[in-house]
Amino acid sequence: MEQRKVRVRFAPSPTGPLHIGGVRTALYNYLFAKQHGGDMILRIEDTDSQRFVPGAEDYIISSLEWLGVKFDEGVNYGGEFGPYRQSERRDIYRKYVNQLLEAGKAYIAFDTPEELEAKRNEISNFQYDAKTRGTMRNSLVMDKAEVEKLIADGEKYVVRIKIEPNEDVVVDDMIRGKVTINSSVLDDKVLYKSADDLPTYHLANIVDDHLMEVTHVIRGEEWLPSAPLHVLLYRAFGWEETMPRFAHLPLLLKPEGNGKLSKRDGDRLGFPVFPLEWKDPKSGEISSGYRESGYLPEAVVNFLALLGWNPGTEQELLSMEELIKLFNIEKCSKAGAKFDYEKGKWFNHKYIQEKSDTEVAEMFKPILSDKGIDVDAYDIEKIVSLVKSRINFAKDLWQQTSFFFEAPESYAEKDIRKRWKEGMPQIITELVALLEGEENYASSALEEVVLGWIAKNEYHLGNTMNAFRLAVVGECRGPHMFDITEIIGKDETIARLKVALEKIQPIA
RNA sequence: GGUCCAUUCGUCUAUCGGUUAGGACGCAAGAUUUUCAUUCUUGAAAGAGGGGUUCGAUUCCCCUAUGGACUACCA
Repeated sequence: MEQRKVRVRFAPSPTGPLHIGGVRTALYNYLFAKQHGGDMILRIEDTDSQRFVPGAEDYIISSLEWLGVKFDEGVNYGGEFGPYRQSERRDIYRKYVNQLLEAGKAYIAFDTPEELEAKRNEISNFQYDAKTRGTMRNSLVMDKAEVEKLIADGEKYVVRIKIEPNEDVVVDDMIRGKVTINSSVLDDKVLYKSADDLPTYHLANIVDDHLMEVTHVIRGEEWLPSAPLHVLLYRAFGWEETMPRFAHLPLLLKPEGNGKLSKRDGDRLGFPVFPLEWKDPKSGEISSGYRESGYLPEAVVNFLALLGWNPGTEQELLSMEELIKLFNIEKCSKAGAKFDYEKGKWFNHKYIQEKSDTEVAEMFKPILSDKGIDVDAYDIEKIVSLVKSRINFAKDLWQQTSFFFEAPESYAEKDIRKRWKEGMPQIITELVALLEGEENYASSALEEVVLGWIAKNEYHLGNTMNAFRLAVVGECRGPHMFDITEIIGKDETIARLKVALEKIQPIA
């Protein structure tokens, strides 16, 4: 068989915001396509008119753009194989449904949902298949005229695939190897429903992948059980020669306990499961997103890429370019991966460190403005540079820097107990006098003066400096003390010391 | 219930029959630091159980257990 150009597709249905597991599927498709110089297609599978959610399609597109997962063609991106929205491909599907019907590979069934439901109640483990279809209302048991009359009368029907029993169907999966399933356990799945003149996922999927010349189907493990049906469908159409290769990805699991990661877990455990914030158009309910929570897209990509795959080396920090180069679909793990949010935070920490002070300052400015702080009155870059190493997210910045902008309102009891002992107010009073006499508040200059004063008087360095810090910051934490005083300046430093002298009562 | 898939430290994982079973997150301790972080060092921490195959199994096979997915006129 000649070597075809690699073409993969990401095919979500617009039934809500894109789940983080879906994001990973899209990412793996992208990595695979790019490393083979192939195309990445966005196809919208909106064959379920009942579950369509307005805005979901745009959400999916913006999410993946934010993350840097790029499409070469598809909805919103153009291309030669459109339309890329399945609801716009009705004519195409009808044609192929008829082809199957004419070839005797499928049949028409009139059973109503109620009749089916009754059958399921009556017979445990009821399955619509070779054994039972003779007892149902379909074109296999009715004569042609009757079928035609019912259709002409507008009776709703579906088209089902006619699965031949007792045949071992083999799916050759790139991750799992050969998976064999006997066709007898498969049921005659509905391929098309006349009620909305739309195919179901199975039919649309195969027709589109074939027509769009998709070479590799990379999707979640939840599709593995229906993969044999898909193989059978390729055969029924006579397309087996160009059937895509399959790869079923392990699922993303709940961080604690068991089961598939769901929207609820995010709410419950306090982390996002969606890339972007999402507001449900019906309920108005808001679900948090990685972007709004302060994640950098490259951190999310890196984190997700390593959930179910790794390069086999000890390198964990990988750019998109490196991922494209190193990714190997056959080395994906087979078992589901529990979602470790803590490690996600660490990735973000790492990527924040790689950002320049200017970039981090830009992330911080809106937060400061929201608090009514005039960002132009401060050297935000300088402040950011002092605390960058201790944050995971831009939003942590305020907690780390508030004392640059506002005097402390209270003092940490633990630090008072440890550092504001008897005699300390007297020393701080002397410090105030010393500082009032100084004009040069440049960090190293003032440091020399104060340290010299401490040495000369033989004061305890740690205790004195920490009392100083307690008075200025409100607790014993933060960057280099004299970097702080340089930024807040002489007047503010002295004012804070005086307030502290009044307010702090030594704890016995 | 049925079918399929899976199972290495708490978590993500490396190992393609022979290793002191490696790394990372998290955790703990220590060093550095005037504080908090960062950084560095160290430590605790794993092959689900049982049978085989083999000179030798985490690795191959079988059984059991456990977990997961699927079982719609949803994707």
